[in-house]
Amino acid sequence: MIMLREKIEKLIKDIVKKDVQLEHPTDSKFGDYSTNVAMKAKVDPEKIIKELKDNPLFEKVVKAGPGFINFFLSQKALQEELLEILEQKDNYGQLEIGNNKKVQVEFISANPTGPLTVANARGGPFGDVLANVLNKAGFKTEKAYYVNDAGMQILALGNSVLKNKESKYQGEYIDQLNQENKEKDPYKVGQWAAKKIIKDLIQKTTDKLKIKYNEWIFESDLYKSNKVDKTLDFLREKGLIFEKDKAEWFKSSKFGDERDRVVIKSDKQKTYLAGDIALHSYKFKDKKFDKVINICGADHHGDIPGLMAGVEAIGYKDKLEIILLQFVTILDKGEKKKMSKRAGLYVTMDELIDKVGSDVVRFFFLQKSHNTHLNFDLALAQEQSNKNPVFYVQYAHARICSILKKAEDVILSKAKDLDSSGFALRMTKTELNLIKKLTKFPEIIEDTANDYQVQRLPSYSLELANAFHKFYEQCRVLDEKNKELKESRINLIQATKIVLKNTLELMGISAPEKM
RNA sequence: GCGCCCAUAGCUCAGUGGAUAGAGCGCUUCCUUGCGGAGGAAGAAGUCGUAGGUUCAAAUCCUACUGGGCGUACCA
Repeated sequence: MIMLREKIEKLIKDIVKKDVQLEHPTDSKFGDYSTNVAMKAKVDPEKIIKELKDNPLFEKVVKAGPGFINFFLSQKALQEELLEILEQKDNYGQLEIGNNKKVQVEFISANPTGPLTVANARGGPFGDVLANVLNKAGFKTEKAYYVNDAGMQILALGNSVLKNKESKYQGEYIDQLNQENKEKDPYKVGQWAAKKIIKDLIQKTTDKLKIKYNEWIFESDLYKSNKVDKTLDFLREKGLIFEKDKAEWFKSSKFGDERDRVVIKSDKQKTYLAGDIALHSYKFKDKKFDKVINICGADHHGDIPGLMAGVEAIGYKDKLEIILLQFVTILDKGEKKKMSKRAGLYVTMDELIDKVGSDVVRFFFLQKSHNTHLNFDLALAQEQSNKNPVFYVQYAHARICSILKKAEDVILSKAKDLDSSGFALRMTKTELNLIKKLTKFPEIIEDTANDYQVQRLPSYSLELANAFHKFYEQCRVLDEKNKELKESRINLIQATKIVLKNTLELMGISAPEKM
């Protein structure tokens, strides 16, 4: 489908012979779309206006301010778009900009050494929704969790479960594992414990968050299948591995890294980076992803140059993108504190979900940009969850369902029998505003697929719900005296329901018919 | 020391080159005899951390500074 914005951009592009970016003016008196392209392309705005002012898409096209052209959409154009929504239903907003390219989004991937906290699970809602949006934009998307069940932290976990001198982690789950454990070798204990933690703690939490991963990739499997050795051999053949101080180094400085990195330590143990390059070889060579997006905590940013160099060395330059999520700080009685498992200062994701529900958690986290340092106050989150904006959005959906239920006796016009004459009535400003919000949906998909600013979705859902609540207040739908008006408005709220539900589904938030 | 991120309303956060800077919560006032009031309308509240610079135009880009977070391993 071609969205409204794209149609207008093309019209202008044909005139100025230059790419055009339309924007929504902050004030509606400046129209529905505006552009400063006339100034940028040094084209007389009058020329553009003259060619477009009679186009049926517009009610008027006017010159304004310092080089702006403002476009006011016609009622007809909006009604045509409304028909599009009613015809396409859940498919509305499905774009093809991804060209079916295979994309993997990897997120959370917290170490299997303990429960997910509100800090390390921050990537859950973010990654899940980003993948959903990319899918809607026409990519073939998969979601993955990489489990680091190899290496030193597994040994530390084993020692913790055994409660020996090398113990590092503690908590009820460690006590529990200690009770169940029968092994003695710390590393084996750690591997066993990691599997248990993934299954009994982490997967339980991601399930509660309604995240469905396509794949859980275990680091230990990369070792078992010799993927790590094969990847290192590949690098060795390319002359990118050298020995120094009894360790083996990857020549990452050749690819823009500030220094080289160890891949095999002097004790012959492989480092995290060795596994990580093998992981990406698996992603690109074996699974043939065209693009991989990793979402990880900001504390990992020091590892990026090494990994990027590795990905380039195995032949997949520029195919990996990394999004860093900034840290979550806990607000405890107004005081900022760093989350710390040792100090017992952390809030588990499970605890939060149990207190406020998955819908609230997802909305709350989605609203924040990935590079915002998030201040989190559990007490406040609980207190405010009853007033959480997510209910405002869900309430709009429930209200529509309620009206539609009451209207069941009305013979609804089938979308396919309609043309825009089905809405030939003169619509009120409130109704037109609602349609304008609806037509913004595909734009949200496109923009978010391009810049990954996922917080656009909750913010859009609020705008849309607000436009509907205003409409509800001012326009009675079930008007018994005016059958045409009633039908027109029923169609309008059906379209609203479609887009609201679509938006909520992308966010992984339920769209209740009753509340 | 060097590198990355951040600083916007009382609080939590959007806005990242355009027109009078927005939302939710909190605060003040009004709207229920009409499809769900978990709603609607109106209002108070901001030197966009500070100082320079670029630009017709800066919260947004550049530089310096201040304050905070993170990183800088043969840990992951």
